[in-house]
Amino acid sequence: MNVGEAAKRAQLPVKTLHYYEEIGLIRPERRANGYRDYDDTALSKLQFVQRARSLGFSVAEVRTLLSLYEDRHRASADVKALAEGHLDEIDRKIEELRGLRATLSHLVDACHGDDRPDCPILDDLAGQG
Amino acid sequence: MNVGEAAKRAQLPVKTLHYYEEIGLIRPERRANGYRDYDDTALSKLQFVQRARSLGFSVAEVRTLLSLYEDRHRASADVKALAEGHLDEIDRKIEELRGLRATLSHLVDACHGDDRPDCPILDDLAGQG
DNA sequence: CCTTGACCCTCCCGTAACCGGAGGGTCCAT
DNA sequence: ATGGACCCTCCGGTTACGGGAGGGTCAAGG
Repeated sequence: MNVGEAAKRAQLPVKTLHYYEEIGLIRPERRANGYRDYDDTALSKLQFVQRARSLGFSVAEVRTLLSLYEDRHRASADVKALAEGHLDEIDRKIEELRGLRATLSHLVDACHGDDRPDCPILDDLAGQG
Repeated sequence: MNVGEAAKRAQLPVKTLHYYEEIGLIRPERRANGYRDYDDTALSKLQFVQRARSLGFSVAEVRTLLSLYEDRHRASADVKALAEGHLDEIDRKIEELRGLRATLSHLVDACHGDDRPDCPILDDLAGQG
């Protein structure tokens, strides 16, 4: 199938399929006219990649996941380790955001937010706090 | 003071000060020998920027915050609105990460993680789930 | 006076994961 | 034959810098 159809079925932009081909992640066949031709295998991989990306795995991680997927003899422990690493990363990010949120939320609450000029948010940023 | 000293006091890499100058965020004076020269005002701004960035404001947002900071007549409501917008953004990201975390955590728990090859994580990514 | 090391300078390329657009070819239906 | 919907490649831009080359400057020590 053409790139447009493959993109639709994988729920990805055409540009993204171009990109995945360029970086050697998923290389479709080519027709005589130069058009990309995605077969069922390629489409499955695209969907695999789309799902992994939507779970927040980086393209580099997805590349590893794909190769693990295609290796019938890998241990599930390898996959689990990668997923756990990603989980830790997510936890780290959540914690960081929560910290930011707490600080910022304090400042926002302290700011009366009317037409007067004094503002604890700016005061804090300026180093008063 | 020289860029190295300013960087140290603002807890920012020298490269970052170069960058901030390049994008017109904070422009230091220049000495006769071409060296950047940060005065107290410039240093204060750097520290302001560093704090705002560490709270997760984008450079574009920081630019606005700086101009609000330097405008003695702005309403605190303007600042509060920007900060609240950022807070919403943070909440959105936290929610998204929590969703990812939940899904991924399920998958990781379901994967026995030994040397056998069957793996619910890959099965799910492949569309079995 | 000279050297040495720690600074400083200006380019310029690379990062992640694409998006947008220009300029031009292809295919299918009317 | 023509129009519109596809498709192609190439190039530049995005965020917020980091790394490094190639080369000037400055202050201290010999």
